[in-house]
Amino acid sequence: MTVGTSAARAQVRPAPTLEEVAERAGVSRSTASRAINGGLRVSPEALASVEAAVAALGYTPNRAARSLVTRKTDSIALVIPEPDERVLSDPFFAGTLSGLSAALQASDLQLILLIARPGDNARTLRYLRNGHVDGAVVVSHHRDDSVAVALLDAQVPYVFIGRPLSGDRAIQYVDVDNVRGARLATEHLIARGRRRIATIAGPEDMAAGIDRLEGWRIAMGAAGLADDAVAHGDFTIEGGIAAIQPLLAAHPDIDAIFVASDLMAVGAMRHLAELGVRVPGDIAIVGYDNLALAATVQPPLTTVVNPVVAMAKAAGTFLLDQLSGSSTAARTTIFSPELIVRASS
Amino acid sequence: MTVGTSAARAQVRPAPTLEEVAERAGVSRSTASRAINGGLRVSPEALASVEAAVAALGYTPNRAARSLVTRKTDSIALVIPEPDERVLSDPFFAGTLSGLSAALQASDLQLILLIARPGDNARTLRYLRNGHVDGAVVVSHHRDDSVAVALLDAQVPYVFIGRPLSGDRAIQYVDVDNVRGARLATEHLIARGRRRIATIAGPEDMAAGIDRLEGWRIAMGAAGLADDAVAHGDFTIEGGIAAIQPLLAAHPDIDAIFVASDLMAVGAMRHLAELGVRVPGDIAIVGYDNLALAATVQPPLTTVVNPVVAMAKAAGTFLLDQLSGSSTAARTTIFSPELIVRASS
DNA sequence: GCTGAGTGTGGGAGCGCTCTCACTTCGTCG
DNA sequence: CGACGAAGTGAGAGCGCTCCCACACTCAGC
Repeated sequence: MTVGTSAARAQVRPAPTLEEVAERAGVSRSTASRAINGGLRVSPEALASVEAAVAALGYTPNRAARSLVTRKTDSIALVIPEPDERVLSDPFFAGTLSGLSAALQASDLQLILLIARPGDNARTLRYLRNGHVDGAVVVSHHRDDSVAVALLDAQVPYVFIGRPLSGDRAIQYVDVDNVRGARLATEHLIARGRRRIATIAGPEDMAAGIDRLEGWRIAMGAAGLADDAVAHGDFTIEGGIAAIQPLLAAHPDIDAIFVASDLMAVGAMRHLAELGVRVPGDIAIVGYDNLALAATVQPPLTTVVNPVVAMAKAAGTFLLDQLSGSSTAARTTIFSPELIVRASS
Repeated sequence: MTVGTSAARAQVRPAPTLEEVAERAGVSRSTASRAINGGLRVSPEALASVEAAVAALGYTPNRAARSLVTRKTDSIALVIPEPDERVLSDPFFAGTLSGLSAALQASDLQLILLIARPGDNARTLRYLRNGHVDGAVVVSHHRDDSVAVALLDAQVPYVFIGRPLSGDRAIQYVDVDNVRGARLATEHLIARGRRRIATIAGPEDMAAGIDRLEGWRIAMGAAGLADDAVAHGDFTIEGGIAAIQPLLAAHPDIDAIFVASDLMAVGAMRHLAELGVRVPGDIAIVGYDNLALAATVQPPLTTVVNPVVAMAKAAGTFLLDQLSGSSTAARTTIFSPELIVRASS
């Protein structure tokens, strides 16, 4: 079966140009351009006839030509630190995409997915700094802040989602108060009468990991409780399963665990179920993130809301503000966490 | 040297242009251009000096200018039918992104995320057909094939991931043989001695939903078993919970269920666990997709591999072939499903 | 010697758009 | 009633790049 891919590319009818629109509307290219870009200083009649011509021809401005002169690309990058499927399948990432897309909805900006390649950071940086995008949203993950520095140097508007772990530089970001969220969770366990509260913390090279651990420490310290029962996981179900075992072995007396992510909490609960340990009877569990999963596991998981979608939306809005020039001041938005109490605690 | 890096201008130093590279290399703009684009018909000396100049200046070609003349954008769109967070958080989508990004790794193509807005299909179509992208990968979901038609009309190379439900048009796609996968799963249950096998099928307006149901029907028919125990779900955990209840009510004698997605299977198993029904003792369960989840639930879920990443990678590779002109023939790739037997059956 | 093809090179046109600027035509002052 | 700003318009100059073409050259063949 042969495909009738007609002879050559000559067959492709070229997209209409502004010139054609202008001619059809009976105005000059300049007037047509003005009519299309906001219609300022254009008579109502001219505007109408240009609009009619645009509709009739199905005209869309050629982005390349426009970019060439305006030096804007009408696109922003979402920079992802690694092409790992684990990152991409993270509900966190999905929420980011969703929120960002919502924020960009009204604007005409395109979202370019810039997935950094393992060894090739330079390529990503060069892409960002050479004017290919008008702005960038960076999903902060690990310790490396070279992206931020490059963005600053290149004077490309950007926002990080999640506090970056740099140090000295003033980096603009949107985040949730993870310290406070962890405190809320831990204080809740204390209020429930638990005294021997362990934590399964996140990776030590991620801000969320560090902050949630600190929040737990603060709450434990404030209540005069020991903060020695700590294990680390990688925020996944498997990580939770792996982390809880040494924790139980070293501290057989624990009566509650604050787990720094819902996925790890699910893993931990699964392991406890296998051991016949009752939740919350023997050990109460509080998770973090409030994934859809948290509401459906047995028992339903008490957790802290991580407003990912709202954060991404805020990041997008903030970026939009920067691009339109209405806000150039560095701004950092910190969302408030919220505890959702369910049956696991 | 007349490189006017005057600090008088705004602090933003403009990106170097080809002209500057040429000047520094001591050649003409034409030669510099040739040297950068493959180096054909360029003397080794000229090539070397241009490369040195590029490195020294940190030059990257201006994409807009290049696009304007070549009429290529060096970017492809990943078209997502809906901005729904449910779609984005689907592991299926994450795998798609992952595979696509892997396929595009070597090329210089950018991935543009085109998330269709609920009511605004026209906008998406217009974007696709007006030369903003060189090609498109479309995640097929629902009944609407207007995207495909638009792509065909606009002569934009494209590939669908997942068989589109159009009909007459010859649409190029990559998919897995869902009918066969469902047959494998069902035949496995039959081979295990089950006779009263129900199915929780997917949505009736999605190819995967339809095909997996058909595969179950074929296997049941071939074994002379009744194919009347059917419920539909939306491929989510909640959907599974909702679907299994009427199924159990209407067919209390069922001894196995082929569930058309792992998430629904997990939901169903959760409900069964609450009822005290043993899996696989009382009812055997087979899922579909082989998500990471499937291996970690209790009991581990027998399921059918849905090679999402490989499919997306194939789609990307296919698109790349089309773009490079090395393959213009319509091609459809169907992957083979594979049954993974675990403890749930 | 003169042709011819083959190779490297630079000049110049022009892709489709925006933006500046000069121009006309008003309405509205002094 | 002339002056003058404001509003609407069009001509033209590029943005940075690729590609076509003309122009050296070189080196074969006759």
